[in-house]
Amino acid sequence: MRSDGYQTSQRQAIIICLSENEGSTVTVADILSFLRKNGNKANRATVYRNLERLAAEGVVLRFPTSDGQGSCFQLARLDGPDCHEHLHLKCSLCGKVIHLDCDFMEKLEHHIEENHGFSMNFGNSIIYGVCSECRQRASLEKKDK
Amino acid sequence: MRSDGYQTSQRQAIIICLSENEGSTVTVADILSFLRKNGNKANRATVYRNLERLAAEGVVLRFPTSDGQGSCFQLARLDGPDCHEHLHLKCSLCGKVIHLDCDFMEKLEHHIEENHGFSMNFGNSIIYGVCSECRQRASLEKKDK
DNA sequence: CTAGTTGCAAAGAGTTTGCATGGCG
DNA sequence: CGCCATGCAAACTCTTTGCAACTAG
Repeated sequence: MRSDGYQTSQRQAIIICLSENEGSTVTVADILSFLRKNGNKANRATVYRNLERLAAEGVVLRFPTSDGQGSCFQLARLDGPDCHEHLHLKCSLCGKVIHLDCDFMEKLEHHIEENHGFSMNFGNSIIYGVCSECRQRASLEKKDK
Repeated sequence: MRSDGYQTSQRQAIIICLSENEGSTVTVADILSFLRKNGNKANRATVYRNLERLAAEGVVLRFPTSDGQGSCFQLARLDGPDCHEHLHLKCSLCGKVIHLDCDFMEKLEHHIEENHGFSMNFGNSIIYGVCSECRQRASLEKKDK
């Protein structure tokens, strides 16, 4: 196993925040407000440094936010399919992340390698869109008007 | 047809810059240095405002940069497959953009709709990775060491 | 003990905004 | 000549960095 460095309270709190948001991504601002709520007032720089380290270790995934002006983070799965080997879809409305870890994924990867000569980097690529729940909700709200 | 607003020299110069880089994406910094080289010293804010307008009109695509800390832009194709209806792959090394506008794309979109209940937003999603040329070059350079 | 980690403050990149001026149509 | 676009400067957001103080192992 790799050495994960010192075990500080700040680092633990950041990982707890990520764990409690497994299904979606969090921003640095999200983490900071979570920490403040829970009594651990880690410094902004500390959060950035830990996230950078965790991302380098492959423990967390780092994606661009949908507006392209910042990053959001998510704990990589520990069990089951490796998050570095499939694409992720994120709903722009509710924030939910869908792991594209089905058989089709292999076909996609293979197709893109063979026909387009391109090897994808899954760890930092994310596709934005809208999930079915939000689409339904959006169309209902439209009707309400 | 939609009204594209006034035809200013700044706007034209920005579009020329985008045209000359059809195969890849450019950042605001790229555009500014292009403009300076070509004698048109448009203001930073003007470039941002024009790009925002062009993106809203669907004339340009806006993607996050690979480090997730800024945006890069590309002219949407005028002929052939609509760029808002397929995915884009971008090589992190050479910057080349590959349009995923083959039959497989429809299968992908259909699969994701049916099996994952998700409708993708192609206009602002991009997958980073490495193209075959750069991969070969990288492995050659490794050998040289 | 001592090397890795944190906090603080300042700096740096990228982007937006308000307002007066300028120029397209 | 009216309205939209531009330039300028300031403000804002997100992120990084240098350095002294702290602390896990």
